[in-house]
Amino acid sequence: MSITIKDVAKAAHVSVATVSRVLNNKSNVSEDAVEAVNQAVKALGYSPNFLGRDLRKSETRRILAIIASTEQSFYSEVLRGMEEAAAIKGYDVLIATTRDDPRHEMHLLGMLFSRSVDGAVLLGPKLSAEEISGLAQNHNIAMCLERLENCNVLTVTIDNVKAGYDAVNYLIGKGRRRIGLITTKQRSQSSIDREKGYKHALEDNGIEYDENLVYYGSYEAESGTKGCEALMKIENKPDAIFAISDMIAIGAMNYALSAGINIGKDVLFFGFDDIQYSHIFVPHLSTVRQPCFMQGKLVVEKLLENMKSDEPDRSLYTLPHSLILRETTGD
Amino acid sequence: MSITIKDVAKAAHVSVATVSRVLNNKSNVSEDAVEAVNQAVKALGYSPNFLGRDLRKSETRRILAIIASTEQSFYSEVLRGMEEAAAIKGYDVLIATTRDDPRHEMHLLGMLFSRSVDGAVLLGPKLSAEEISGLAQNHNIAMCLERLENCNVLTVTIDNVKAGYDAVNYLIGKGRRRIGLITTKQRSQSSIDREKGYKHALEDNGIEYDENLVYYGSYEAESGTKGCEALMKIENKPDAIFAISDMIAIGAMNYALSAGINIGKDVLFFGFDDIQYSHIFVPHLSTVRQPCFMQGKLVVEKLLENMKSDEPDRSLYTLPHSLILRETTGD
DNA sequence: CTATTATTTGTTATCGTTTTCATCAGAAAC
DNA sequence: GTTTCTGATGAAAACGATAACAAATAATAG
Repeated sequence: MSITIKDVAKAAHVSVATVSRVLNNKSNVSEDAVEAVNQAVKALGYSPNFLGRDLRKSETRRILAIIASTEQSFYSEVLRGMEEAAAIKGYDVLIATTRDDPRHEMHLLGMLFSRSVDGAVLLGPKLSAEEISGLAQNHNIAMCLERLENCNVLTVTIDNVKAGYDAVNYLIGKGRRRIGLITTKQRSQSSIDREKGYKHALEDNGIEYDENLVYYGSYEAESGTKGCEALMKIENKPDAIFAISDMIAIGAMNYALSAGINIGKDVLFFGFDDIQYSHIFVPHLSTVRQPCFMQGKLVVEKLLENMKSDEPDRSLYTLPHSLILRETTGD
Repeated sequence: MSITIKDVAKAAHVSVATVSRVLNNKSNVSEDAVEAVNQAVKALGYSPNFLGRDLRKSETRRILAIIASTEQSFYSEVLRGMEEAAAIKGYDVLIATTRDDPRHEMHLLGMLFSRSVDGAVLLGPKLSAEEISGLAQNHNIAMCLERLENCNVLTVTIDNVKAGYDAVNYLIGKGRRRIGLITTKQRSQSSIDREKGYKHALEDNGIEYDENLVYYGSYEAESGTKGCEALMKIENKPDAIFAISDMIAIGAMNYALSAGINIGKDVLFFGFDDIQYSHIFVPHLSTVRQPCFMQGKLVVEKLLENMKSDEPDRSLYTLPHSLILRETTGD
């Protein structure tokens, strides 16, 4: 049916071994043979069947990035970092989406178990810490952007507690005492950590925690809008709002704008992620930026190292974040 | 090293053939055997090596979606459609990014040539029509969202000429005669087609085309801002602006807002794509919505059909778009 | 009770590569 | 002129699964 290495061998009047050698540019092969094989390859339009190759070598030089969906444009930079690190070592990065379904996430990990890829990076996993811990014992798995409590897996992320702390602390430094928090009901570790940072910052500044100032919604912008409305209708209104994502913050600001609130003066806003829109949307949003590219790059570097080693590194790497100050904090 | 079907066979006291049969739940196998094999599989933690299986079956049941980058959140729905259609037939969808580099796009297509995937869908290819046409002769390739002139490939897209026409025609229906166009220097077929629609609409309504009303920029929002500024500074200002993407439109509106222009009254705005932000950003943007999910679904359905058939369908399928009317056109 | 069919099994070839090993020619060494 | 080394080659054995075929057993028919 389709052209195989045998056909090339026949056409070039050499053995399949020689063809293989030429294709993998090994040293021990004569000029003539190289010439003949290359000619035959071109003439026949041959391209090697990687299933055969990969089976024999038992490696695919591919790694799989598992994400919830491509919707969060925010993953884009992380993936670029992953691709860069991979390319340097001659690996490709494939992406697959879980659609927020842990069973489908497991199905995708099947590509790893069945050796269709050499390693996998989970960006915001839906599986439990136990499950992932277990799987990571025997397979090349890493996590990025999200850490999981009690999960013995190579992880690259930022310190979300500190990031939340820094953002809220900055608002306090601006003289604010009534700081609202808009977060999500669905608990990812990062949202938990950011909330923790929020509380610590209040504590360290002698501000009492007020549960009325916390709104639990979803990741949608609309949820931010609702959250802001709710917070603005309580007795002792907030004078600043920290949202655990830019999307939520932008939604929140939409309410504020429609309610005639002077953003950056009456109420300060702080977001998280520094998505593209956060510097397009007016007023420009102050936010926490995480080193997306670097996280992606590092996690793949470490993962590839692990694949060579028989003493896999299961550490947690924490990269530094930074505060981006714009109009919504009056900067 | 790792556990193979032989180990399972030994543990279950059956032959490898029986194990294979159980794994693929074939009919001709006894209860006892099924039981024994399943037990052995669980006990050993076996998972089959798909490289072996795929090699033998010469199919992977995977298709590759090749996109420029995951940045355009806009692809997300298309991919969901692709995944749905694929899942129905027992296929997985993998995603890979070209980083706008035609050579890398070719490298990724290598996964198809080397039989690591069974088919590929190009979403906004960087390769030329000739190249793709050639490759599509011998391989399962399809295109989605973008068509290519003189390209003999299965394609699913919308009628971008008509879409541009409809948008501009709507603006004209609102009494506008000076309609600006903000498009891109880098010519994708869709942008060419949308511009063509713009011109046809003017023509059909007896409005003379004025090249001063057309701004050529990039896909960035900032480019829209610049474009709007430029258009607003010409002698005979536009009373409406059609941008070939929502991102550009939002950028353009940013200028209009800062210049104190009354959007939806002084100047109408029309975008394209209906990205998530277009109904978050205030004022809400009127835009052209394309059936992303359906396009993704259809292209995979047709591609999978082609894979079975030896008379591949290389048609161009055009799905209907719709106008979403919001505040920026005074609706 | 034998003949026939149906069901369940195992043996073995096969998918397309890479790689080990043996061979063989030619060059270098003595 | 024999021996030793080198470099280039091919034959054949992997890699881990499936499938074609054959064989064995169980079930049914006569």
